Amino acid sequence: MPNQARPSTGEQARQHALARLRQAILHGEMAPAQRLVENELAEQFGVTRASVRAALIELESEGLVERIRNRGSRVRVVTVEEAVAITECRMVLEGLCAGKAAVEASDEQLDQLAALGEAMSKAVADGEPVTYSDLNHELHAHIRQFSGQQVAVGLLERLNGQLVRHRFQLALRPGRPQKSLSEHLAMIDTIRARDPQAAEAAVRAHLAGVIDALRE
Amino acid sequence: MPNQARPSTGEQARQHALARLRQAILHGEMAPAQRLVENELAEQFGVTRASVRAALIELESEGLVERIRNRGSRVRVVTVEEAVAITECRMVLEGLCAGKAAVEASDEQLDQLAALGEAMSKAVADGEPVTYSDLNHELHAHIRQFSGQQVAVGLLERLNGQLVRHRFQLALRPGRPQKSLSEHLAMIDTIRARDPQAAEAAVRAHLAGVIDALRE
DNA sequence: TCGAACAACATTGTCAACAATTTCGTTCGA
DNA sequence: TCGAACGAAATTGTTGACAATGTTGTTCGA
Repeated sequence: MPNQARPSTGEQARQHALARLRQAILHGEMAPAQRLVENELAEQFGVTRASVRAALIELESEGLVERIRNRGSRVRVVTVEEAVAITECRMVLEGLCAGKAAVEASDEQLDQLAALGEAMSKAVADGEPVTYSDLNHELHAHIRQFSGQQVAVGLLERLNGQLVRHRFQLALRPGRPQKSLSEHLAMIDTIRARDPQAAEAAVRAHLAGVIDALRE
Repeated sequence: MPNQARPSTGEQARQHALARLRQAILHGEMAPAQRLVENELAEQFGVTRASVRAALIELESEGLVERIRNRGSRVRVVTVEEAVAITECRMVLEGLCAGKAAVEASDEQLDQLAALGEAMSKAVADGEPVTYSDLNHELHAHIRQFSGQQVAVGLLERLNGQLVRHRFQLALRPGRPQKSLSEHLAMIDTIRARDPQAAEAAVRAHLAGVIDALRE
């Protein structure tokens, strides 16, 4: 792995280490269950061990890293059962957000959702699962954002961080995009119709489908 | 404040500091918005500053303290708006738990809920709001626990930690226990009837009531 | 008297060294 | 040959000191 660290700035070292490490885990550069030795990371990022340590503590409470006393840190592996439990929480929280978004969103924002829906339809028609997966993620992020529910947004972003690895597997499954597309379009339609209850139901139906898919 | 620190164990200092500090905040020993100076806390708890620092970083991501670069830490103050937003999240997450508890709980556990319900009725009849508040808290904790949904439990415990100060105010409001009691009994009944949808609805109705009360 | 530059102070951020703990390989004995 | 005790290496936990940053009180000039 290349030493991409800055020339040892000395300024805001911890934040630098935190950002780099989080990105590395989220982008899958670190293998699951890989050991995270403080000294190695410190050298790799060009900061001191104390900064790495602080970053690891923070990542632990984000659920990305697992720390055991006197034993060290590992990239946390999320089992399928945990992924299901996490998605159940996403289900109700995103349902809350969708309901609020149906009420709170501006007309311009609703147009953005419509545009996203068309882009997703096109991606599926063109058979581009990666593009579709990106748009999918973007759609959910937009709905969260439009809800204005900052607490829920915070919780959801944390939960999503723990699912990076599972999301990949799901997107590439054959036939999956077709099924999920109609669910997504239903979410968009109900929000645009400014119907909170229907929007919540649509989001929950969609994520219930994701849970089924996770279980294979 | 008495120096309740151990005679400087040297072992697991950070965990000690973390526990003491969290307890102090949760028990209201620290005034809202009080400054938390690392040196003072270190001396108070009989640990080094690094341990206090680690504890503060962890408490920050729990939402109990607020940290600003080069400016220090404060006990985080939760505005009424935030308390409402937090309770909205609690509403959907506890709804999820109640639905699962209605399916997963054992018969013995359902009996525990029934017993709690009777105790709560008695506390209201006897006009003991503090006892009632404790039982209230206990009931919610039991339902969470019986759901077996560890992820939701984790999120809820964190959210509840941020509400300590608001909970007090709510419990002592005249007339509040009477209204909330019937809602709680409905929650218990629907779970004992093993009706997930009704249980979820009952919990959400109850917490919607709490939100109304929070808004005064 | 009021405002701005300045300096002293308080506090956090960073660092390198030391102590404690765990892990793993080795040796000794049955 | 197998198992347990032992010891060395690796790694984390802790400590005190130093550097960077923000804050506050003071002085000088208009």
